[in-house]
Amino acid sequence: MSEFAPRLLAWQRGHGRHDLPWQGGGDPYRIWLSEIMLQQTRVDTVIPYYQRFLARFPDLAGLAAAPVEEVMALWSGLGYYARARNLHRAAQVVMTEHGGVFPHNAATIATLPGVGRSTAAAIAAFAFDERAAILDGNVKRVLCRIFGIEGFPGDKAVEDRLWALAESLLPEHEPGRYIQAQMDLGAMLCTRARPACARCPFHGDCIARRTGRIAELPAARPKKAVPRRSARFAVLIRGREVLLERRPPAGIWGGLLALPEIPADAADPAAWVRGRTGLACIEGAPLAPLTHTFTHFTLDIQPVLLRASSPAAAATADDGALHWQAFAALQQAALPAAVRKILDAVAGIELFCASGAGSSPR
DNA sequence: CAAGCGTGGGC
DNA sequence: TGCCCAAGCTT
Repeated sequence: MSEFAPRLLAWQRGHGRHDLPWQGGGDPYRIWLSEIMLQQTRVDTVIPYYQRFLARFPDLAGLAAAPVEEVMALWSGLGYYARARNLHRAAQVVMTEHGGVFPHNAATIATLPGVGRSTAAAIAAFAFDERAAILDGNVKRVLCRIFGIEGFPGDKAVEDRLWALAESLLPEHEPGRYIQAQMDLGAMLCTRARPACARCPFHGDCIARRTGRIAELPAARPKKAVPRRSARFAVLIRGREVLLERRPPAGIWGGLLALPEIPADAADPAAWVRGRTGLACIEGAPLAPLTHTFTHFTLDIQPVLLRASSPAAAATADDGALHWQAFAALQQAALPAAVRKILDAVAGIELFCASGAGSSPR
């Protein structure tokens, strides 16, 4: 392959993306934020989250000073919540260990929590014109096809080879526009399914296309059985509030506010809630079950509606993790998507009842 | 170093 | 529908 970078750069000038919200500013904070949000996440999904986050935290100092709870709330629904906690921690590291100045080279940037080799390279290239290679899903797919790289790109040996190839292809100039070009090609033309080979600048050279193996490269991830689990979530309502529980920092939905999980061996949800919170309640009408799919398991959820029988009674938390959340403030709460979905449905029912259509509101 | 970590879109 | 995986990192 001759002149890989120049050809890619020429294509990018006329056909690449030039107006994404994080492009053109040169502010390392904004570029960093975008790169973290874009990890394992599509551009279209990120854009509204990015705009909202930036409106609330226009600079790194403000982010570092904010309560982590507010950061988590802005991340609610975006997934991979360790990214939000790491982002917040990294902002504090920049303030305390780098004098509030975002580090200027990829090696130092990569020491920040949540920033690995590829993300650090992207930030350094975009913000500081550092000549550093990236290796994200787009680049892996593009390189595997054009250069006919065999094997699953997640395997260490294959990934090492791809890193070496990515480094060798780096141009001397315009590293930022070059890595943008790689991602644009992967996202716009060299897509996973039905790539637009006819418009690709490497149409004539691409080994996958020349050998009719577009669908076979890159090699698919080895299949693994996805376990199925089930859980009951308590939807305990007291007046216009619902009881939520802060998840532990590690594990699924770490650090988020979720519905308390009723242990599988608890025969009577109301009795279990009373034991857990000291609050008397009665079980309400059945709620619709739902299935939530994670990357590594499938969860069958049965929400259980419970109503506090004495509105004035206070719930006592044995570990400080319990939290009464007003329905009116759910929008600003750090909820995982599945919990938001359940509560949106319940809030709809509550509103319907309170409007006078149902039994007497209180 | 393989497993854990979310969610939604495309087909 | 079920399956794959996306601007990956951490442990």
